[in-house]
Amino acid sequence: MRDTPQASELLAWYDRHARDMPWRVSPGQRRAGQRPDPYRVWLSEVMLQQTTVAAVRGYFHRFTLRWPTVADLAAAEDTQVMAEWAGLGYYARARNLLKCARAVMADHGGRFPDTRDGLLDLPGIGPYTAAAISAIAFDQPETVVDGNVERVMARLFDVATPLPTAKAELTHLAAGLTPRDRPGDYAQAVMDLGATICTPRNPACGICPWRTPCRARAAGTAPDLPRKLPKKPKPVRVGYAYVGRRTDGAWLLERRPDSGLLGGMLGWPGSTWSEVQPARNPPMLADWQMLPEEARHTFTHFHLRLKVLIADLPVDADPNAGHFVDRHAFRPSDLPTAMRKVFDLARDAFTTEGAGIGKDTGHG
DNA sequence: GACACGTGGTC
DNA sequence: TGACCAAGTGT
Repeated sequence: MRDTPQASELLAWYDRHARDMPWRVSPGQRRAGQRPDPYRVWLSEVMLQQTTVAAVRGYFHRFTLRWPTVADLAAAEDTQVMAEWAGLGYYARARNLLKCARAVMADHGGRFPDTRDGLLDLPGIGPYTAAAISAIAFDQPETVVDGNVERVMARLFDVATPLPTAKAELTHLAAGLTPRDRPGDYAQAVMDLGATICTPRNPACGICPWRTPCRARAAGTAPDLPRKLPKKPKPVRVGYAYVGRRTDGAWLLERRPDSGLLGGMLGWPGSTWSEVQPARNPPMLADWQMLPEEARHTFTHFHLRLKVLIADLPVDADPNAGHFVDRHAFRPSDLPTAMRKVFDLARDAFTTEGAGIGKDTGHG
């Protein structure tokens, strides 16, 4: 099949407007025969899942500085990788990242498969990421379909069917445009178009390289596409979090189970989080003081309000939950954001207490 | 197909 | 302040 005029038009636009990203090889560099490092393409694609480019940049820089190759990453300690991922969210990605790196070393001789099907077998690599790595790193004519591509196709072909029902149709339409020439650049071009021109709100149709063929623009429906099924409301869950500080400055932390919310991450001991107030369950007997302010955080599917309790603990403390982390070994940046918010409140309280301010002395 | 799974930016 | 949104995958 011949490549479409739309594909050529978009590639011409990409040659002029490709965004600069540390994992990317520019169109000019590609012409000079340069290919991106599959390890960096894979790492960036996993980090970019449901995440913005701005949020990923710093993490990508730190990961590649610390683990320059897939062999380095495969040899890393789990806790080190989880700590480096802290704050980026969707922590199953980090756990699968390690599994994938180790599978590449153990089963593929340290090289990433270059086909979509080969990549699909690896942990954390689904239909989107398999197509993206295959296209971008190996220039295979695979069709990438992410949220950007769905939006661009829904508008280009004026598809009124709501997502996720429309997914199969949009994938088919996208496949019909994927060129045999420069599929890697093309994949990035459609996503760049969606990220910079064909945006969810206020699309810049006037400067779009596809403004002429775009049916939604002609129909005036572009800003309303793609349609989406209404979302469920988020319930509020509540719970307790206990921030204990030993006299020598060590903090009482706990490693969360590998599965489930914030799986594998460091956190504060505490209650379960539920829609009804759970029972208090301090990790040890102590003079726990509840802070006046709650830690608030919103996850994908619920709002969380945590009551924070703090206490000074003796040097011979023997808690029934968690373990002490030396004050020099503890970095708040190793915590997922919800837990870091708890720490921020507790740290302020410990500080004002030390200064003799705000402490409930029981005399007053 | 439905749901669990994070976070920070934007309006 | 709150709802929506972003380069999805696993179960």
